[in-house]
Amino acid sequence: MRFKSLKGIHDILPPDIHIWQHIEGTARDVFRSYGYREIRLPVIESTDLFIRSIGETSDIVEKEMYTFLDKGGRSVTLRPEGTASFVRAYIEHHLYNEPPPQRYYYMGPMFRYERPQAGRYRQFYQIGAEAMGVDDPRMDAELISLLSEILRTVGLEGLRFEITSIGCKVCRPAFREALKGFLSDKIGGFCADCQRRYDKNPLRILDCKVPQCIEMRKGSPHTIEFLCNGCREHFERLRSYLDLLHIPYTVNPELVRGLDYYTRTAFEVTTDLLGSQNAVAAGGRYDALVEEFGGPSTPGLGFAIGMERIVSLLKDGFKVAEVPELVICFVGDEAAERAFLLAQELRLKGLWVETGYGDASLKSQMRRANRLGARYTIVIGEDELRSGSVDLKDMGSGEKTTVSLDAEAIAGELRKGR
RNA sequence: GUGAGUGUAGCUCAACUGGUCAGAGCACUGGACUGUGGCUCCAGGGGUUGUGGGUUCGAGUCCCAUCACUCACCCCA
Repeated sequence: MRFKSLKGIHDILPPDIHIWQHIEGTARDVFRSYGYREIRLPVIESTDLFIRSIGETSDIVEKEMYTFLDKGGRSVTLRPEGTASFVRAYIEHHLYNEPPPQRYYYMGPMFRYERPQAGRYRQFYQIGAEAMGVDDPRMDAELISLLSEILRTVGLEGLRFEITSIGCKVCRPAFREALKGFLSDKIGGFCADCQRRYDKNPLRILDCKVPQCIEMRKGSPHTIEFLCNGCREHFERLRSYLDLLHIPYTVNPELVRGLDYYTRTAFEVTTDLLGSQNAVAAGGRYDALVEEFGGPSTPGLGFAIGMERIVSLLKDGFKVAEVPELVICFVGDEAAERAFLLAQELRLKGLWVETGYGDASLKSQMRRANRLGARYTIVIGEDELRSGSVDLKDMGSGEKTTVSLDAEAIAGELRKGR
């Protein structure tokens, strides 16, 4: 084998592709009822865009970006997530001039240069949604219900919704100081990573999975205890709306997001059926990002669903093998030509029809039809050419029905049998 | 970036402590059944055992390197 796909980058083939199409199709349907429209964004952007939005000290920017120089010497990056591109486009095309909320969705590949493992790839796919222009927590609740509805319709159950509020520019500094104060005298007992996080991004210590760190941080302050009045009210109203919509959730005050642009609402959907990569979707609010990017001060929020993670959850018990309606077998050159033409005529009527191309024996043609799972077969030979009729064989029951050797008649009979 | 495991036909796997060990099943092709699939039986094609070195009379089997894949950590979708 001469060439292989790159590490962590995979082909998606049948039968898996049917699951992907199922997910994408149902997501589109649900998006439609919530008023979301599709937007297609480039997979490559200026590197600065991601640095500015995701955060210079985030892991994504520090070590996971596919960044290179183009022929003009510009630093460009394969998108590691969708929101940055979306906000760029939102401002670039003045989408804020549409009546709010402006709601968009997208689906496509993201790229992160990480060591691959179960549920984690270098090219992975997300379905993302963004809702702009409304800061009312009803929007947050609506977005979360949209997410919940997509996951439910797609066929997933037993997922956990965890939410929290991480505050805003007003309340976060106070929390940060309180947290550092709490940790200051015991930070030496934490893992090396946490000691590093203490200065860089102390909030991340709350997310550490090392048992000793989990133990030592017990009793630490939480963001939700430090929310300013505005943020607290926002969070409380969000919770009441989620209750109103009957969306079950738990408040996880230790939830931390990996991207710096989030404010207030942050949420994550997890499962324990997936091993260590347990997040299937996540999102939150980013009320400052548009303005930071030079647009008018505009609140926004969104989520992203990890496609391959829900594909693998759906994999068991998902069988939608598509099979041909009819396989046309033939014996002899004249019959071969008739079969070739008949296949064409039936395909123009929208049927999936297969026929043979070489001079395989009838037996092997039939074997192939069986292998393909064809619903029906016909055999064209000298007799059929002479009589102008064929036996339509039901491959399930073995029963034969005589019909005239004519596309119209055969199509009619096939449709009847469905 | 760190750590561990695995690499034998298209797929799933055999081959005791190094000595006909290069095999089986599935799949594929053909036949038994001159023009009708699924079951059974028979036959056939297909591998320089990831790659490169080394030890040995002799290496899928041991050693080193390298590459790939997998899993975990980190982090995330």
